[in-house]
Amino acid sequence: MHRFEAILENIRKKGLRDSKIKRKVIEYLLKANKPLSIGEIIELLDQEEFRFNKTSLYRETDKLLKGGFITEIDFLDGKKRYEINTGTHHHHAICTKCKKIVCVEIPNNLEEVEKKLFQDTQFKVEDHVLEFFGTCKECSK
Amino acid sequence: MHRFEAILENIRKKGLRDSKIKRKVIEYLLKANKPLSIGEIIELLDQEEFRFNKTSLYRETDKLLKGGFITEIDFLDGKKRYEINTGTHHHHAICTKCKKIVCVEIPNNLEEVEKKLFQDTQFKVEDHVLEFFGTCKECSK
DNA sequence: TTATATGCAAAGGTTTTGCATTCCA
DNA sequence: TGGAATGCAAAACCTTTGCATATAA
Repeated sequence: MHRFEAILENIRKKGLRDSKIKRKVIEYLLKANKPLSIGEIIELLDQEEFRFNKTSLYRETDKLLKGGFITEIDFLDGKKRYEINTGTHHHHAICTKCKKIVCVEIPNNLEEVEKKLFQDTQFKVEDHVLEFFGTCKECSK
Repeated sequence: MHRFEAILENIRKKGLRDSKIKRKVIEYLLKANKPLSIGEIIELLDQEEFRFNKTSLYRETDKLLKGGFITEIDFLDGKKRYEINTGTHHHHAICTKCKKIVCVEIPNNLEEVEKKLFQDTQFKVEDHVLEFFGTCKECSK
């Protein structure tokens, strides 16, 4: 699993300490392959009888976020979710029935809209959030 | 102010009761012309010495939402915001410095992306969230 | 007079803060 | 040794639930 090792190395390179919690968070996010909330990470830790304090988890996760190793996503349900920062900007389709998450790559990445917005209002877009909600194949039946 | 009256009439027509809280929420949202959170509405009520219970406010606002009179927006800061449902689908540009909000109309409304998503994965999009974050004209200086 | 609106108290859920302790570089 | 990691308790914050009372249609 060299992807894991590569991330750890980058964490060290960036001057962050390589801690147990950081390792676990990275491990779970890599394995899950979908955004996880802190609550979900705690459940996974529980299953392994790996009990960490919630506070520490929040803090270490925040360091990973600030360091750019993970990204934060909001699916409008009051929880923040995190995923490995792959560098590729992408979006998600969330099934409102089974909560399954599909990654969506968008070829036309709203550049035109953002350019027009700047021309009209001088608003300089630095980031955007785009998530789709609907029904997945299985739940449509 | 016939826009206010028109909404009230629709509320009654739809079988919802015309309550004090509903009136205030509608009034504030019309006046603010930007999405307001429950907390912000409470502040406005306070300024008028118009003290309502938080719970009632949440409940009445929810009825307005379910009835389609207002819409809910999430700016990823842990609070839900509401605005009058104009029927026109639009998005927002939020200045991360001064928190000002600009409405953004998007001509190409992602139909192509959603169609492709359905072709690829059979995921049927029912709704999407698209918000822009960045720096407004004034804060760019 | 019946359903709805409103109030009050309490709790739920996620996240944050402060302080003490442990551990690693 | 010093700064970071971790734990614990508590609080902050937004939101919801349950039950009682008042009010409007």
